[in-house]
Amino acid sequence: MSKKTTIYDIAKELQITAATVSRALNNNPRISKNTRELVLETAARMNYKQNRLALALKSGKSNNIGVVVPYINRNFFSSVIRGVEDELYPKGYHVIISQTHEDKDRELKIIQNLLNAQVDGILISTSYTNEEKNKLEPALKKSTPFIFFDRKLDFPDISSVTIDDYQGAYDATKHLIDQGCKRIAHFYVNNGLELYKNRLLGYKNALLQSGFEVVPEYIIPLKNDMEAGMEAAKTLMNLPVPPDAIFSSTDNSLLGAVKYLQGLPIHIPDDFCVVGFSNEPFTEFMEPSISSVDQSPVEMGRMAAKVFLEQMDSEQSVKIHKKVILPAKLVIRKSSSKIQ
Amino acid sequence: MSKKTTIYDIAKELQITAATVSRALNNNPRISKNTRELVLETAARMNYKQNRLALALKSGKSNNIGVVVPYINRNFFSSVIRGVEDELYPKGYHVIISQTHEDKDRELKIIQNLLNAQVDGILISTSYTNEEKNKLEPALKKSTPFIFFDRKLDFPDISSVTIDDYQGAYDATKHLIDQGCKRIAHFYVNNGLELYKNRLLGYKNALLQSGFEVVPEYIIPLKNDMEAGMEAAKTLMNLPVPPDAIFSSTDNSLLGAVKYLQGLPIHIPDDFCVVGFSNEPFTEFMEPSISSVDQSPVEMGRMAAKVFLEQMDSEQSVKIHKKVILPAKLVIRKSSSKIQ
DNA sequence: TTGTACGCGTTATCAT
DNA sequence: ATGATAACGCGTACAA
Repeated sequence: MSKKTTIYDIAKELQITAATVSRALNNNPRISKNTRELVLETAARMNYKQNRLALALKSGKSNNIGVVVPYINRNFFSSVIRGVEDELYPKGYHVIISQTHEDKDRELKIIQNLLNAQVDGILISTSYTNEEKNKLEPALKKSTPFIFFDRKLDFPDISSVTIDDYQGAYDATKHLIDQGCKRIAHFYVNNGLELYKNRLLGYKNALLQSGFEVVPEYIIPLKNDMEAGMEAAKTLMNLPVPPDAIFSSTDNSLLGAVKYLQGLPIHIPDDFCVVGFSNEPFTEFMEPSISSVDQSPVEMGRMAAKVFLEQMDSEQSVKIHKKVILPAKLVIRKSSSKIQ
Repeated sequence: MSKKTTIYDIAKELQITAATVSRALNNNPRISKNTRELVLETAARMNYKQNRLALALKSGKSNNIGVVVPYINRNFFSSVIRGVEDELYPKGYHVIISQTHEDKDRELKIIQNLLNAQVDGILISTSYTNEEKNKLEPALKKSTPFIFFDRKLDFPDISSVTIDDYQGAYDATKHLIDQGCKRIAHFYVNNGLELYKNRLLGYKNALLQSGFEVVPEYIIPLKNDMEAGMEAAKTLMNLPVPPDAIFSSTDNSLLGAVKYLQGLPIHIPDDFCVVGFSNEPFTEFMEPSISSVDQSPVEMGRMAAKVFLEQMDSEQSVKIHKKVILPAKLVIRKSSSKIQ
């Protein structure tokens, strides 16, 4: 209820200056032991709390960092944020969350907004594609450090933390080949994001390097949701020669496909194998459990935070930029375990 | 790279005062059309952005609000946050996230910290129980509005948004009775949180009001995780007269139970019915799909945000406090659909 | 060791 | 319609 006490209140109480109070509170050596203790005591008694806003304005450091994601309540993103917060909170940072809803105009506004709020850095999983990256460029040219995670853009002087999408896709496809699958289809999210292109590439190269052909009909462009996955599966199974496996670039679309396949007289994994991407929690608990490529999102968040911290430290001297690529780990479950 | 431009820079450029610039930027009527346009133009040209920190210090409003949860990356909490952000971002607020890791000391520190950062309000799902609520009391007595969501404490003058845990539990139990289940067990999370007590109460009353007895052995106290659920199921099934249904106060523990039951020659739902609580995404995709009580987390977040906004508006006049109770909706799926 | 004075960027209250 | 000045709360260079 009562007004917040400031260092001036303490100063008045003790008949000294605010400067002295400030020094006492900040362990400044230029102060007598006596007054320091007196100030500390009085501060505690008057329930003084530092106003971080004033400090921020003065120092130019808000100790806030912005995290920008499409949606918070997707396991992948919330887990990344979990990692970021775990890493940054102990260092005295607060994490400000914003969701773009995959809306690019909104994303740009959010960035401006965070910049206006004087955040010390922005960690972002963008919805922009490399083709449109120039729209984001002016904002990125500020002195505030940016770090891309998962969905990055190719800017030479901006740090990023991603997983090895190519390798993950390659491993998944190779695994299906090793299981004896002969006609492996792929769900390809065609929203222009680089990571889906990399997954497509990993899929193709795994096929080629094992002596398989890349069949265009087996590559289905779609949106990242369950309904699209059902449609895609239907399309595939109506082909003259249907595939006997799917490597999907997302778990959600694969879920739709599995639902569709379970309506057919087809047994997974004996007749048909599937592998997804993201290792969403539900893949573990489905029947059959679904193999998927894990993106270790919490780790990714921690790493993005670490890169940010390094960048802050190096601010004075030369600016450091990093392109961190985390490994993608294939988690093999029942849905692709034909051979015992 | 270049230093941020302030209203003083614009003032100097135009040979006028910062005050005039400020007026032009804020649509203050006390300014000529000419100068306003000139200022706006120059501001745009010089790429001026308002420093919200300075505004915050001056106005005493940071336009940040803190959201405190045990963990961000639990579907329930991330969905609540989703709702909060959806509601508050359009009003110009930024959402600051902190996780307590269910650590009470940490929770208290987080609150102090957010208060120091001058947040305009705190939305919190606490890990404290009503027995320990006095520890939190000093922080709550500040002028900054607090709003509890889901995990609340009983303070008469603090708002809260919860669901009707009692009713949800009652409905779930009644539903099992209607399915013909005769011996319904209950998983009870015994961490002292009020909402679990309410669920237990709903369970008991549903039984009693249908003429069933409450069998103490059928009420298993446990932690909210899968392993505990497996253990609990084992205990139950080793009883002289095992139950034929479980109403669990959490989906996670129920998941463990289902895993255990599936190792037995027992068919769900024909021999055994189960209903969970929270409607976690995986419940929908499991085989069999799991019935669960939905807590409409996004709605809860939106509502908590709305209550906060109302409270802000009413600040000047009389302080408004609200106890909002959202309905709990039982979602019936295969795991409890014995009768066709 | 302590006090004085200023600046961080903004808005609001007086004057003019 | 515009200018001058104070104030928000803090830290710090400089002076004493």
